[in-house]
Amino acid sequence: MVTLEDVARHAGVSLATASRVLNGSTRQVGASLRAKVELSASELGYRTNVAAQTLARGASNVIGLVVHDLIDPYFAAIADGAMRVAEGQGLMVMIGTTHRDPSREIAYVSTLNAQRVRAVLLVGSRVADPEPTRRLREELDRYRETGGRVACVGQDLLGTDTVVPDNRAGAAALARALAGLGHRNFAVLAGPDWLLSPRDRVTGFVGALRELGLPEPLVLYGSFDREGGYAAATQVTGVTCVFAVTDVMAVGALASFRDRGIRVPEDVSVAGFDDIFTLRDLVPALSTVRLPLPDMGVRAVELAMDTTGDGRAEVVAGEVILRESTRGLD
Amino acid sequence: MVTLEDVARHAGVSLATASRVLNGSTRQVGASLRAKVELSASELGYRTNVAAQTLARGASNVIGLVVHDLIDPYFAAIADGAMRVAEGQGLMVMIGTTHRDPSREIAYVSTLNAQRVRAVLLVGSRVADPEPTRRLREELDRYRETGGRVACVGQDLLGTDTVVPDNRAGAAALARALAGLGHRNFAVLAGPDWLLSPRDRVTGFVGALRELGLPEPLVLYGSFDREGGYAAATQVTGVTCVFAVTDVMAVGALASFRDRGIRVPEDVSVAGFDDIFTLRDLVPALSTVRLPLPDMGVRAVELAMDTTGDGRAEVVAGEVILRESTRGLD
DNA sequence: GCAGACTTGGAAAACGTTTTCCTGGAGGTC
DNA sequence: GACCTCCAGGAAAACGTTTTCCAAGTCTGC
Repeated sequence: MVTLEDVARHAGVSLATASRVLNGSTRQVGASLRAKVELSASELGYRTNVAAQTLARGASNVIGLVVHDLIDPYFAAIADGAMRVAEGQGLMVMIGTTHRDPSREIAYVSTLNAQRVRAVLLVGSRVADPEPTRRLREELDRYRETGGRVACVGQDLLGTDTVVPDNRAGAAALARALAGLGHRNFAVLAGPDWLLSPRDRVTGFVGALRELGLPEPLVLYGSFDREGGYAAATQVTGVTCVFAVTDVMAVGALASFRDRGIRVPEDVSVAGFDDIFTLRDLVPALSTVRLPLPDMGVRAVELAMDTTGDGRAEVVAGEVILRESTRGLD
Repeated sequence: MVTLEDVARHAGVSLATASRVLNGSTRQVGASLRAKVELSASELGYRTNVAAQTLARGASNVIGLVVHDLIDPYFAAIADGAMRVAEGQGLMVMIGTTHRDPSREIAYVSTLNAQRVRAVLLVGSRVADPEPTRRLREELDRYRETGGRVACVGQDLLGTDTVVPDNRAGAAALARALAGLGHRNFAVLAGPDWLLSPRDRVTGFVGALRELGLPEPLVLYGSFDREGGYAAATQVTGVTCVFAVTDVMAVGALASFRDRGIRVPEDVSVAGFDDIFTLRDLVPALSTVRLPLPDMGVRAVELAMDTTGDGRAEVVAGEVILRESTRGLD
């Protein structure tokens, strides 16, 4: 293992000079010494020991990213956006997946704190239970006290910079659009009640229907994935339109209807939420509420790295997009 | 920032004892001192400084994962498998995405070497050009000389432990299965020629057709994604069956045919490769060659962490799965 | 030529751990 | 009771950088 000292000795200069040449200091180094050091470094195959560098500098070049599930294209899209900016700024990204377990989220923050990462990004819905949220916040505060930066994508519950998708307003707008097509009887395929994002979407959707004076929709709970959508959809009956709180759940619903011989959109309309890129070739094309997922990831990194503020909340609106999976009743 | 020394002083013990209590040593510490240290640590909110720990220990608890593209479900699936094992072994995962640029791959290996990660996983097709492969190998060798472990998923070209999907045999088996359905005139939607995986799949497919004495297929090149599949498919004419070297490209082909009013499978059969989980609700359901993606990620981590061997190649076979997108000609 | 202001290079003190020795005492054996 | 072995605890030397001082030039302006 070749160290900076080896390089310095080989080049006949001091440790300080070698350090200044190789690891970007503000100080100038004379051209001839600089050349000697660079030559030695490449001859010996020197690689900076980042652990030592981090220790000496007191700051690392890593950011931590905590998501629920990498296979879920929702998180993959946000992570992709985040990673692109990070790369642009010379940062490495350390990823943890919680599989929706709040205690794993807390454990990851603790681990990332130990790693002294520059910033941690918490992506994904908060939970309804205040207890894990309180403990998470405690852990985050400990991290932030020592200069750590935090940004979230989700609900603004942690006192950090947050990118907040406007789930409620998006779902409400979708409800109005669907009502505009003439639908009056709805079913909502809701995610688990203890997750805030699906809950907000349900609230927004139901609230809008109420304001329009339409009948209460049938609300069916299921897990927050394709299977949950499938299972919930099997219980749907007597409605003309189904809102799944997630595109991924909507895919399950579509499959369920297909298996039952129910045609979409002829027999029932289906809409989702998120506008997942990978699903844009679905037949019929899914009506949904578009969220600018990669941008949200980008924004989160930018907020985290911008030390001029804190606790900012940036609301991002969803855009209703009606495609083939919903049709008008006339 | 509270250090181990603070904890030791607060507990009235030496640094050594505090270290032994808090960071898992083999040495015993008396119960009363142990309790004091643990109490102090939690009262002060101590968090290990991993950089210092890594420096002192000379080994980190991080593994590096380099993939082409996180949004591509192929890589997401492998990464997911890898992350699950890593978590189980208390390892953090650092991810880099190359977007298929070989030089970025090399740069990442260098960076991960600097981080002194325990192991590097290189996931994704190698390229045909030997030059970047040579430089990558050089960089890997430098890393391995100092004790770094490497595992790849893809072609066995780097002298490392490798999980090798049998692209050629899988594609050949698919060709035979499709010929068995009565197809004689094929088109192949090939990925870029400079990537080895798509190339192997084309070779295997074409070779099998030749062995069967069938006419040469029409080979159309396109980019390695949905758009590439779409574009290539627009040029398809006069065949009864299309093989896209990737499920993702097959999705593009399906969309293209739909836009042109060509029915699948009535007018033309379509098959892909990979069996991407997220795409299993496609209509029509895609015939494909299944690769056990998450398992491949798991295996790669296991190989990397198993220091009893090196340079091992583990071939994983693909399984032909015929679904609705292909039909027999009778 | 000379005082002052920059510049360039080096010595050495951090940074926060782990781990190797030491030391002293407790327990066992004859 | 003397000897040996074992074990818990501590002092201090790593680990590989960065960075703060210092010293010694080299300019600039007069």
